[in-house]
Amino acid sequence: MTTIADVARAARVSISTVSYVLSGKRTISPDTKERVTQAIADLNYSPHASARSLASRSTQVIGLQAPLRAGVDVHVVMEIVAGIARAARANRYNILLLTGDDSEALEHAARASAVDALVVMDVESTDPRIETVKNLPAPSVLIGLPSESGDAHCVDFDFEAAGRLAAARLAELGHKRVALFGAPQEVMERHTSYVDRLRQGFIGGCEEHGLSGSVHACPTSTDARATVDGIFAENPSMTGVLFHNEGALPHVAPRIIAGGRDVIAMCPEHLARTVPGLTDTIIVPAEDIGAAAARAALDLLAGTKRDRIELLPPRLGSTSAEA
Amino acid sequence: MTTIADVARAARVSISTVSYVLSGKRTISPDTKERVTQAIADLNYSPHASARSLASRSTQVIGLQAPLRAGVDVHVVMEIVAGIARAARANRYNILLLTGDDSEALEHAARASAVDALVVMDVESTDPRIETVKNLPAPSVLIGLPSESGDAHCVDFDFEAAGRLAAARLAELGHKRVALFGAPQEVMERHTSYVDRLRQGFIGGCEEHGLSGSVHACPTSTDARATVDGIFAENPSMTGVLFHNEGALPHVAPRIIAGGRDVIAMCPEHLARTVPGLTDTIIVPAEDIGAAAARAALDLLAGTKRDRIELLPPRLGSTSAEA
DNA sequence: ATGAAAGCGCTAACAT
DNA sequence: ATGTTAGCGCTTTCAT
Repeated sequence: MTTIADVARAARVSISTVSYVLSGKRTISPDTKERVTQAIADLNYSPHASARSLASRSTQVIGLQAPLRAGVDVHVVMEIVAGIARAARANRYNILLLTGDDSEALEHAARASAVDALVVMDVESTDPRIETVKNLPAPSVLIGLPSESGDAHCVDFDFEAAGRLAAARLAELGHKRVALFGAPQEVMERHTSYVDRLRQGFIGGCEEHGLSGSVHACPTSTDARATVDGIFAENPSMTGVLFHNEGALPHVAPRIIAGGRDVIAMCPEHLARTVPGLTDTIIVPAEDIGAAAARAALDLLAGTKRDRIELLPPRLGSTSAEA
Repeated sequence: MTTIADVARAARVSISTVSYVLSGKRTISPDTKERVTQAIADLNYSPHASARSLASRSTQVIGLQAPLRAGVDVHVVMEIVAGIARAARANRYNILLLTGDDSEALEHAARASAVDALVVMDVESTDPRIETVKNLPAPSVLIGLPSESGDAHCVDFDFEAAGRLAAARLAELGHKRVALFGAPQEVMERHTSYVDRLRQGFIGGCEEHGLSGSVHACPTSTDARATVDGIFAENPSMTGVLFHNEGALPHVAPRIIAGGRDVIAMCPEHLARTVPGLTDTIIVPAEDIGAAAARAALDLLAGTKRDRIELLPPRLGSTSAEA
């Protein structure tokens, strides 16, 4: 193992000079700097991460608690993680993937000074982890919008605005009776924050534009078809739909479209591209959410002042299925 | 911050005693152990990860390079990561997600002693990272089977056996003319290792069982339908299919099934469940692959002797779409 | 069964 | 502009 002492010896300078060349926290004569840089290259030296973080009290690591379980939209999770990774790397941070989805894992990482900050994904309306991170020595950012966020820092997609946007668009298209086809029953009943916010935005938007709107749970599996057929049978005047269920979308949307109805799909971009005939798409900017969360964490570390809650706005995409 | 010295003081023992209580590397009198344990609990003490790894020369961290880009099957990636995470946690390891998909990221992590071992996902047939990890101070495990694996340790799904298994099953079902519908053209042309191995196994299996078999690229998007229709139009006697393309499966498989043909799908379990009528399923045991890779890494760290290449066998699942 | 103390490889005062 | 050195919080050898 090459250490800073080896580099110092090779460059005939003191250890601290090498350290300062590395950190740039001191002005170094061009000549010295050159010798040190050369020695570092010659010896293929990398500072020992643990030694550095022990001395500097900073790990250059962000702890990430991601839901690796089923039931969440893996595409969205992956994109968010990718966004965090991208922002982290741009700032020379690495990501410690916490293997454990509970408060304990967060506590341990923070208490052990294994991370400088924490990013917690998939935060539910009322989540015990909100209380946990509040009392931790490391700053943290939640992805999701709990009902009682307290003074926690949160980043999320603006589901309410998305619901409102969809309603406005359906009104613009001339519909009178519209519906939101959303998560499976069990998710609806959990009152996951985003489910409720989307519904509120949608219903609010309908009222605003004089639409009659309703909300329906939608199973992910194949019997989604029967469910949807049933709903339309009971409500023949329902002509426009906001669809928010990635599992069911490819199975059900073509059917609704074939029935001559307008479908606005809220889903990741790649999925929208595989379903032809969608009237519009509301893209969830998953990667941006991740990047925003990482930046929030870095802001907290830097002491930059910022809003506690950052909601990323929805945007309406064109319906560009390739076929 | 609570340190080991605080604990030692509270328990009225020496620092080393606390350390030994924690590590269990020394026999401690019940009385002392009790006092130390109590003090640790009272003070809510967690050892400082960096300090520990600096002194012990071990980080308890596995570096993971995962493909966060598009084009790979995110479900599979996530499941593999989950498998690694599970095995890692079971052994008190954490995972450092390397933000960077190149050799440099691997080098840096290893050289900086930020990780004890590396797991590299999505390794292609000929991958520069194979050479990179060979010369690193940390042991590494590749997920994938490069054509020249050298003395690298590899874990992967046994795609060849899977192809063979599918052919055997199609023969058993009485088919004479069968096909493998696989990755999109561009992936086929890259000769990604698994694509070739699957093809070889399938063709080999066909020969073995006297089947006439062919291999076809399959676009992921909606024009998969046209492609597939074209193939069947040209080969009306083709009655059985091994389908290996998660993106196209939900769009195309129902159509093939409706045409009265047998479809064996090779895909993650959750996807198989959304497509009714599949004759059989070959489940890619993604989570097991991750777990196996993690265990391989831990074995290397422990010096346990093991095979360089571990291929996980395919298994035929029943066709249990819920509908 | 326990303690004392010498590192581990760095950073950041405190020198000059 | 550079060097010296006291830590950072642990593990582990060497004592007793």
